[in-house]
Amino acid sequence: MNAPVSIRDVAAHAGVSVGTVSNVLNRPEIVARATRDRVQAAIKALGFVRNESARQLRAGRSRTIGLVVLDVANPFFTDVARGVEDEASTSGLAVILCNTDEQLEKEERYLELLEEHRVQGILITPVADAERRLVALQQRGTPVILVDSRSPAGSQCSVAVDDVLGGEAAMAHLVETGHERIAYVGGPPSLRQVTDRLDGARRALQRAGGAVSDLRVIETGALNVAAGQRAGAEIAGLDPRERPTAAFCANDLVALGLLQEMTRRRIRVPDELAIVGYDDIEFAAAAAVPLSSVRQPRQELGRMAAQLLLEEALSTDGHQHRQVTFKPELEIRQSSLPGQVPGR
Amino acid sequence: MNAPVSIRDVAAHAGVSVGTVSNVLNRPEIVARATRDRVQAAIKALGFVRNESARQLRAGRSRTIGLVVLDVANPFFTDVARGVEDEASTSGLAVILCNTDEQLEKEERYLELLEEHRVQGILITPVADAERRLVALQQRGTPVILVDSRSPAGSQCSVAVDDVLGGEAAMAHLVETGHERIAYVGGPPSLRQVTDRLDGARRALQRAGGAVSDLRVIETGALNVAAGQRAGAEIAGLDPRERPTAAFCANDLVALGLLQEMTRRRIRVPDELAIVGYDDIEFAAAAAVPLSSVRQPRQELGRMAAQLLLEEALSTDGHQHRQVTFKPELEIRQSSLPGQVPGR
DNA sequence: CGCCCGGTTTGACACGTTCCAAGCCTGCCC
DNA sequence: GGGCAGGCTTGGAACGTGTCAAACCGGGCG
Repeated sequence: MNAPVSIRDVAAHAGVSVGTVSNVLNRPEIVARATRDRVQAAIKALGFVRNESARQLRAGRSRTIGLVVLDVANPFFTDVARGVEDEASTSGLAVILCNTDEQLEKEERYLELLEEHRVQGILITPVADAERRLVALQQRGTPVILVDSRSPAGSQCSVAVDDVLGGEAAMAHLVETGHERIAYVGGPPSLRQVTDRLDGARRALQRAGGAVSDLRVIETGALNVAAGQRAGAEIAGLDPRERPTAAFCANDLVALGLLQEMTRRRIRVPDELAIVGYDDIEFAAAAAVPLSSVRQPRQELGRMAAQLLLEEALSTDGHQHRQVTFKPELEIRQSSLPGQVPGR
Repeated sequence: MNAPVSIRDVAAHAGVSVGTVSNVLNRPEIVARATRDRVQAAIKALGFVRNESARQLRAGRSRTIGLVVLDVANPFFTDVARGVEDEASTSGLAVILCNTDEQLEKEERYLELLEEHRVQGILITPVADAERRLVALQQRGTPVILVDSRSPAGSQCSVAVDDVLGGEAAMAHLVETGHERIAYVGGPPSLRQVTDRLDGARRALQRAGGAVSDLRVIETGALNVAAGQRAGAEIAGLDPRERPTAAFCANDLVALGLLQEMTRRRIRVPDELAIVGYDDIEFAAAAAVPLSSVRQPRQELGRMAAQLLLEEALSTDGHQHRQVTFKPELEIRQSSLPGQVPGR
């Protein structure tokens, strides 16, 4: 609409050279007081705004980092995003948020886009094993940090919470409170989180001996509320004598969906079905029946990921990849405590 | 780490000119089959990746849009973001997500950053009245669309839901179910959403005649769960004979916090305190006591905002600003239905 | 008077792309 | 054979900034 004003216009207006204006912008201390004031006045008068693209072109890298998550609507990821954004903004970096919806295709599109943007680096929770693509990305010069995930080959930095441990704690709790028919609800199995938590659960069962006859795995297509509701319908449809008496869900959204469906069908929680979720999102404690859940330091996860990225991006010489692992914590609430009066 | 490969390298490798490579990239149909194949092979062999900054520099604008929200952790905004992102990605645009935390200072920093990035446009829910700054931004050439907000002067496009209507519906419902001492819980009053919903509530009271003696306004510092809990403590502290029997909360996070605090203090909802929230986020229905709430078409809001932005960005000649308003809908659930047995 | 010095300022180039006018072929028609 | 059209390709000029060596200037010193 309006003729864009460039550094050259400012220079003309202030009666100095282009280089001087650039200096005022980037190293104001080396330019004489009087000149500096004159240039700054010109900038204000003309409404000059730096052109970030041009800076980037010159610098070779943009002042931006990419964050690729599985589902923006999941509070787990928004909390992580919060942490990332906090950390990034202290360094003057912007965050490009990309939502893959757990679709490989969208993930690929976004990775391409971020690489073209020459972002400082990419924080990603991959949809599936992405080792090859990510390594290629790194070799071409874009640092990659895995979030809530880990590279088996150690070829990236990563920040994660020990999901096996979390799964084990959740399952051990259910076994201890006497359940024998237990279900694990989650999917798709391509997600590391889903399989790790299941592995942890299995480990708890082994450790407990043979008391639990079978762990029924109910696979969901995604980790959201709707998937939880569908799983709920499936469980409710089972013969009550064979129906699991407890369910461990791969995340809280699934657990809340499951809980909602149980409530709708008047199957009592926790008496007829105990539920344990994962993530301990803010809404878990406020659920119809306060939800037991495995808590993760979400915001911390995001901050740490951003820190690792900055560390790697700034290091000129050989950078050592670091794998940071946090410990989860089981928060027991009413949804898995039989015998308690559910009302207030 | 690795020498970046440019279009020039590709040209050399394929034995063609730079211009031809550019054509292969942008208008493949005009270059001869054989040449095209050769160039594409070179691109693959060298691992060439377009440099978006350079494209932008030439084009004058980046292929990015800015989304500035009050709180990423609020599901309302993540749903809006979802809609924006969907729409943007169909046009190959990336979304830069900025979280202001309702702080004017952060908002200013982000607006500056986005302008420097020469984004296609900015979608924003402003912290406070930002008319002046936004108009300046537009005059310098960056389109601005207000989200869940409206410009009194009509100087921007906007997408909003009629909050006065929503507030009126919620309050009318509480009055109809016989409440006489009602509280409005929300803040800060600098947020248009907060005041509009309150205005609507007041209008409902007027329309109902004088049955309701007073509307007690409990001001919160922000619209999140913690603020709701604090408000809950305040309400619980009142003499039960004077205590409101119903609360209309400015959003669901506040309502959930309030509900949580009531549960903790064994004040029964809805019998001793009926609660109505706003936004109808996914978790409202799954709350301890399913929450009555005013539903907004959140994702739709985001999509429409992005569409308006594209419309404005693409229009070369005089663009007419449009103000789109959606209608909210009251969803009545158990939290405001006295006399019903709260259990299952 | 010539020289050098430190503090400022200048000018030109590089970054990687897109765009466009101009050039080069090849084949066809008269 | 000359001319022409049409299909491809080329070369170079931008775009706005950061950087850096070189120029400038006034003053102090020998």
